Amino acid sequence: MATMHDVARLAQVSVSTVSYVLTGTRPISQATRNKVLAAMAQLDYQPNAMARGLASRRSRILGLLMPMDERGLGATETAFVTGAAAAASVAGYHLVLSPVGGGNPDDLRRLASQRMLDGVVLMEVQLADERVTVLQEVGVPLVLIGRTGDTSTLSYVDIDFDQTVREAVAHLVSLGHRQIVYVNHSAATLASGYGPALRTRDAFTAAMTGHGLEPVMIAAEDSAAGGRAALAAAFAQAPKLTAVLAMNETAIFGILGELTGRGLSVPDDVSVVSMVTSPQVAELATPALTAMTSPGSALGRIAIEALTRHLDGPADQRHQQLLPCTLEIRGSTAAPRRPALATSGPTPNNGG
Amino acid sequence: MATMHDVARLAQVSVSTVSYVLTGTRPISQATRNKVLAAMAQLDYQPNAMARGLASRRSRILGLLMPMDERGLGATETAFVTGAAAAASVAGYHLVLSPVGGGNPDDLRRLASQRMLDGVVLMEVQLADERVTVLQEVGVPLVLIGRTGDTSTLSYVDIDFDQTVREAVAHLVSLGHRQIVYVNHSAATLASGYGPALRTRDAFTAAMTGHGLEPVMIAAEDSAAGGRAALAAAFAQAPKLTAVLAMNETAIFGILGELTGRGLSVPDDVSVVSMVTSPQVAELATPALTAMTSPGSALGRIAIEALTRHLDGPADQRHQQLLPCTLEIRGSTAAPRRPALATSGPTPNNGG
DNA sequence: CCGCTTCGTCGAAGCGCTTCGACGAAGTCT
DNA sequence: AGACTTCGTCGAAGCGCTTCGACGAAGCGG
Repeated sequence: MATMHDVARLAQVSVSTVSYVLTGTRPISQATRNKVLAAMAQLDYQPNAMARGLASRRSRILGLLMPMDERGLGATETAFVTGAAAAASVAGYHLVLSPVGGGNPDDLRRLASQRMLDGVVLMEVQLADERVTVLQEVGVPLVLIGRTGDTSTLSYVDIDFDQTVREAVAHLVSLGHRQIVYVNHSAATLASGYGPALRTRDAFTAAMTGHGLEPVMIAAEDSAAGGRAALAAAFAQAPKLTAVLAMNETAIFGILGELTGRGLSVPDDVSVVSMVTSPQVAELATPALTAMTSPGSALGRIAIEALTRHLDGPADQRHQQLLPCTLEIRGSTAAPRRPALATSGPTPNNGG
Repeated sequence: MATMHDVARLAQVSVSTVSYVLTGTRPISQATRNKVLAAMAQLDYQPNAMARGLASRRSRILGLLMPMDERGLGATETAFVTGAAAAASVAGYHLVLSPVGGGNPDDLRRLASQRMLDGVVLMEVQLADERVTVLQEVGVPLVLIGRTGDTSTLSYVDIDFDQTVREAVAHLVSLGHRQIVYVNHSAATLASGYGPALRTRDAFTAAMTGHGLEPVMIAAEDSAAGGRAALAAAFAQAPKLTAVLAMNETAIFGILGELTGRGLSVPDDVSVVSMVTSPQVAELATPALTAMTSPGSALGRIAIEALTRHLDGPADQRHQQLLPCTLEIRGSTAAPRRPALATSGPTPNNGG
């Protein structure tokens, strides 16, 4: 392993000159620069990351803290990660993912106070999130994906659930649906303060009320069985429902299964829209699901950009931004068989 | 941020003594140790990871290099990651995931030569994998998940595809199936030298031949449409097939959809077994899929243990180990409607 | 042509830690 | 009892880099 010293000797300059060539923090003549670069190439020199980090007090490593549970990561999350990694690379940082279990905030505190990470992006933030507190105490620059309850002081990037739900509902209403049921995450998830579940619940109520319709929400366990149960509950509460809106990638397969089991066809008898869903998952179902696709890659990019701007720039302003999901019409939505008393809306169509 | 110096001064000992308390590399009297520990607690001292790393020339960070593509990570992969992270933590290491795109081996070389990672676990290894070469050149201790073509010199942990396929085939044969089709990954994947696809192909041929049956394999694109096409191809090649074995978590949903589309019921008309599949995905389908569940968490743990043993122990022996998937019978397998001429086998049953 | 800034380079002082050699005190053989 | 180890501690020398202050050499306005 060649060191900077070796490069300096070979190029017949001082170590500091080599350092300036590497970092560009002071002007270096073109001739000297070339000599140094040649020496580096000849020795196959790679700077030692830890020495740089120690001396400069910045590791140029960003951490992405993601809870890894048994559910796996959807395409949305991986798009997020790749978007973030690409943005970090552009800004001259490395991105590493740390699979912190939700379990142990002490682990997190230790990791963060060891000064190995210049900044942190926190995924799957709860409305009241202990991890946020820990990280703030330690003083690590922080960007959240999702929001805590009190959004005032922190930087975050999140999905615009309000607009996403509004758009999904508008799509169904414009097709002629009037009895729309929203299948949310489980009651336990809601109770634990999971922001997306809470915010979509409120947005759904608002959107339906805005159309003069009655909002019906069902909480479903995150499993196929949960989806089946939820559909049964939905029919119990709204026997004449013609459309299901769901934000539960797992339960939705149970919903589809149960629909088929009841002899109902999608989309002719019941339309289905899946929210915050990746195209890959949407294509898994037959028919492919009309879905609100999450802006995964953009979320990741923007989060990292906000973080690096904070780290490199002098002003430590915060960045708060919402991005809506986009409607992608596939085969699971159509006009209801017997359109309810049409109040408004364009011609129903078969959404290709 | 308190430093070791501060701790030493407060405890009225030398810095080296504090270091020995921290690392346990030399004996320290109980009295001194207590003084030091008290000082650390009082100052809320956390050692600086980069200083330790620079001085000791070991970062105590292990990298898990995982390709992140648009397909997302299944529960198998996340189980792998959590198993690995837990094992690393036990051994006193941090595990970070690096989302290296398959794209750029130079990025990888840079990352690895910066001495930030004490060792590396490489996922999704190809039979001829450029990344392996790069990492070996750089001299980073390495454990593979999967195997290269030449398995002689490297440490690896992999699924025992041979036994897994044998067991899956045995299950179907014992139910009375004789016409079994194997749906593999795509032809392109096979051509690219993806080990699991190649090995299961050979294992399937061997297993079927061993039972005196004819092996039929179909390559399917990793998509629902690919699955549908594969099923059509399967029926073209083996019109009387009664069972499908698949190793393609995405295509399998297309297979199921197409089966339903043809008016065939699972498991009464056709049995389906999904290989290297997590319980979560298996439960998504209706009926839930009989599957060969991959030993994700154990794979991760064993890989990390092999790596840390190599790093901490003196002998640098290599570790090569295969783990089979375990059969979990759910609702997608049963005796065929008209069992073929029974050659052997226990009583067909309905697999709970 | 003198004082002044800017350019390009050097040497040295750390960054916060580990680790080596040394050394007095104590224990252990024989 | 003398010769060795072992124990418990210290001081100092780095690990490989960044960064600060310094300084000769140009460039330049007056």
